[in-house]
Amino acid sequence: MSNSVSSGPSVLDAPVAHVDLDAFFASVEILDDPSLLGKAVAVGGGGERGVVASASYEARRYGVRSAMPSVIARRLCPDLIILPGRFDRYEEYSRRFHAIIRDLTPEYEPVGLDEVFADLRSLRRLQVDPIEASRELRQRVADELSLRCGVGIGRNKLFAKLASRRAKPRVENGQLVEGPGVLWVSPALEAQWLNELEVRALWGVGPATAAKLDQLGLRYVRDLARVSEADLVHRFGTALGTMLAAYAQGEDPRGVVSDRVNKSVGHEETFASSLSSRDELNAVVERHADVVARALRAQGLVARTVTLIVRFDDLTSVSRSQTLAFGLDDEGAVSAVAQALLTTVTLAGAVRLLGIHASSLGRRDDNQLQLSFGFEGLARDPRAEAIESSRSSQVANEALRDVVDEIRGRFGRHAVASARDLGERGVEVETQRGRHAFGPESTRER
DNA sequence: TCTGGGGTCCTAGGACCC
DNA sequence: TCTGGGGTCCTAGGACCC
Repeated sequence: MSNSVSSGPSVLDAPVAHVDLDAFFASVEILDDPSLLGKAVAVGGGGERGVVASASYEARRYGVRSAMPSVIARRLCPDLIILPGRFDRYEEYSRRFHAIIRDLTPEYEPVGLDEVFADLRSLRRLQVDPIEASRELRQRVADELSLRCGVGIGRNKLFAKLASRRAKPRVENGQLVEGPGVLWVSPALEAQWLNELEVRALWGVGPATAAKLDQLGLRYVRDLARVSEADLVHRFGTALGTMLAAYAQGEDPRGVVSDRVNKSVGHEETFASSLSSRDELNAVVERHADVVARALRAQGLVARTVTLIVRFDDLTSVSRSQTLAFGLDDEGAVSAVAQALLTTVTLAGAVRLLGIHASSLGRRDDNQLQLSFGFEGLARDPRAEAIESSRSSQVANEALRDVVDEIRGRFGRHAVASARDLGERGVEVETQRGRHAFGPESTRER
């Protein structure tokens, strides 16, 4: 270990921190309902096909883990309380968490709702000790959110992430063991971890890649170091191969990216019991299109690509997608495209999941709803018809949707049952976008 | 033990343009 | 007549993250 300020790496030079909230969803539920305190609590799907998204430490003592099927979790812990999850609430906590991080540095990258990578280089310029700053951060999270978190500090994302995991409490022989809370990966620790770690611990190595590596006799990170980068690239492709080669040397070229923007919006549902009829599936498409379109509008976005995902009982999935020349944020438009895509899927078996995703996102203000031409020759093609149908729906409903969204935003989602109902008597509403009158004969007047 | 729902990124092939 | 190579976009599928 270095004992001179100038002679070696010190925590003052560590450029990356990873901050990870403990048992986030479950902790929020316990905060909102103190009667749950000290009990085995999980958030996730409670049904036959549900999985655990988050588990309290009390539940973890029984072996309950994230991503575990709820059926198994209940078997391990019969008293387990499984809650469905309130994501609006978690997002609220997440925003407050991010606000605290922002006081440390504006250069941070969220990973899901409960984790961030933070770029610490601005601290170095201010001669702030990252360990001290991290302790203060944990204190603020505890004081202001009543939540706990672990902080890992390292030379790059790889080590920062590995360290935050070890900074947190863990279950050992059914007992909860406290972690240090903040952990810096010194050069000595780096060397030790690279020697001891299994490849499965690396970011980007999941079950499939781990199994493939295992077949090659590569179970530990130190084994990877014996293989050439060219060999890894040949076997795992350019992206993964070069990453694995870098990780084996303790290198991680990924930087902290603080300005990520959403690239897709989607909604999917696994059914309690699988569906077989196209009518039922079309009804689900309409419901999902509603959710996706509303999410797009809430963010002021339109999507040029609509993707339909169908998963069958044997867990095989197929997807169909369609990219349009113009963007959509109308439920009727999204639904028309998705239903046309569904007609191209052969229903070989019962369907356990149906999803709709919207991508190729752009700002709504930039959307060009071009005039329709050139599709006449394809009029018998259901997908071409759907494009036309979605375009008219998009155009016709633009103003109407604004009104419905505004009413729902003000008075709740159930204030308006359906956009169609508005047309029966006729209404006139003042919105931020101007005054709109809707009569029984027209869908849009200005 | 049998696998959710929100996402991101990668790969490979084909179409199309220059 | 048979043929290039690079770039971009789209589609389908898969792996991975929390």
